[in-house]
Amino acid sequence: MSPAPARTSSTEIIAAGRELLEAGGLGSVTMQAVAAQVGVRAPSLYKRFPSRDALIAAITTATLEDLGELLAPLSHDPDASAGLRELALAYRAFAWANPHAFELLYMNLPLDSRPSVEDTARATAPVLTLAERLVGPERALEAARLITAFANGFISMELAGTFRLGGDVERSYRYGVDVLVEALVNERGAKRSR
Amino acid sequence: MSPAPARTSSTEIIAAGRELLEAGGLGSVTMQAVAAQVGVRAPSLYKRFPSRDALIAAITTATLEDLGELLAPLSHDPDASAGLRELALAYRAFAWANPHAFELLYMNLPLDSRPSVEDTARATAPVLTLAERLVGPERALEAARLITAFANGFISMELAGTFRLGGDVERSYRYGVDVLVEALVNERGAKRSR
DNA sequence: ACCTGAACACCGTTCAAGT
DNA sequence: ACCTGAACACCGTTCAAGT
Repeated sequence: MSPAPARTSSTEIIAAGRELLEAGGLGSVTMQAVAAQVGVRAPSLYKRFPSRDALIAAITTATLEDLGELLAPLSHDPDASAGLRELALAYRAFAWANPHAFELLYMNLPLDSRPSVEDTARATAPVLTLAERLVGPERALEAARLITAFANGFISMELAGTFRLGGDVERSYRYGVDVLVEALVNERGAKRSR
Repeated sequence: MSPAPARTSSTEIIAAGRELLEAGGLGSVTMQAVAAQVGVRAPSLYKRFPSRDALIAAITTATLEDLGELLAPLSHDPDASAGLRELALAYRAFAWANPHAFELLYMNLPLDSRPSVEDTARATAPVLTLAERLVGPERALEAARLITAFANGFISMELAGTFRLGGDVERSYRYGVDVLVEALVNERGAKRSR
């Protein structure tokens, strides 16, 4: 008779999914495991998320929000060059703290599993802000892509275990960031040579 | 009585897997689909590959070999700087020609699905060779990681559809490569400034 | 020596039936 | 209004039985 009260919530489901993700990778985020974690059966999840892909998208968006909150303050550094270096290090630290969630951000997922353009833009705004202060509005987008691509590539290779030739990996990252930021500073205002 | 002759082969199975991979992504490389493609049933595949992961690893290794053959000649360019730029463009072209196979190369796969260290090293040797000629043996590894990380990050973001802020993406790539190579050349021999 | 059907334990997803 | 068991169509994988 009395309509059944909700026994869980979207936020609780997302939180459970994130826990499972970090604990065992994307493959262990099954509808059944998530449901068990929040105390219901798998079919009940479909009341809040139309598909597993939609749940993964929600997890990705939540991760993106955390990342945005972490990076935002760094864009206010009065020294744009130092701010960009700090941001690159904070980005890497975030990835190491949440490796599986980080993978989700740049993974080639089905369209339904991707965060919205707005959410992505909000999280990456600090990079664009600092890039613009460093090289001016005209080159800002290309500069931001340069540094983002390097950081993403480097970190994802690290996480995937691709760097197997030894050496100090952390040092390589700092080296890369330093070279990039210096190169961008030197480009400022100067005519491109080619 | 007469022992049954083989109706397929490892190389045929790998080729079928690569076709399915490019046609529909990793998810469509199922044991059943691969088996159907070569004219047997799924259980027969286990005669040549102990698991699906092992088959994926074989596909990845085959891709890596193709990539190595494509890049190797470029390492002989008398102008190391030009060679490195050409190599970066060839690398991107390869990725666009085989997007799903390319993803496999830097994807965080189960250990059983990863190509061996030797195969990886052979395919990436040209980058290391050119980097060494550009910045000397001491900085070669860091320089190679810098350019590889940028290229991988940029291309994987492209393929994943992350660049949604407009602009000329190909131009951004060339810009990035040029800035990197120039920066590395300027670093040559010069004491690091920090 | 290789191939197969049948079976098993898992998925995501749907839906009628319960409260 | 929410939750559930049962069912369906798929997976990867195993294995006894066929040739």
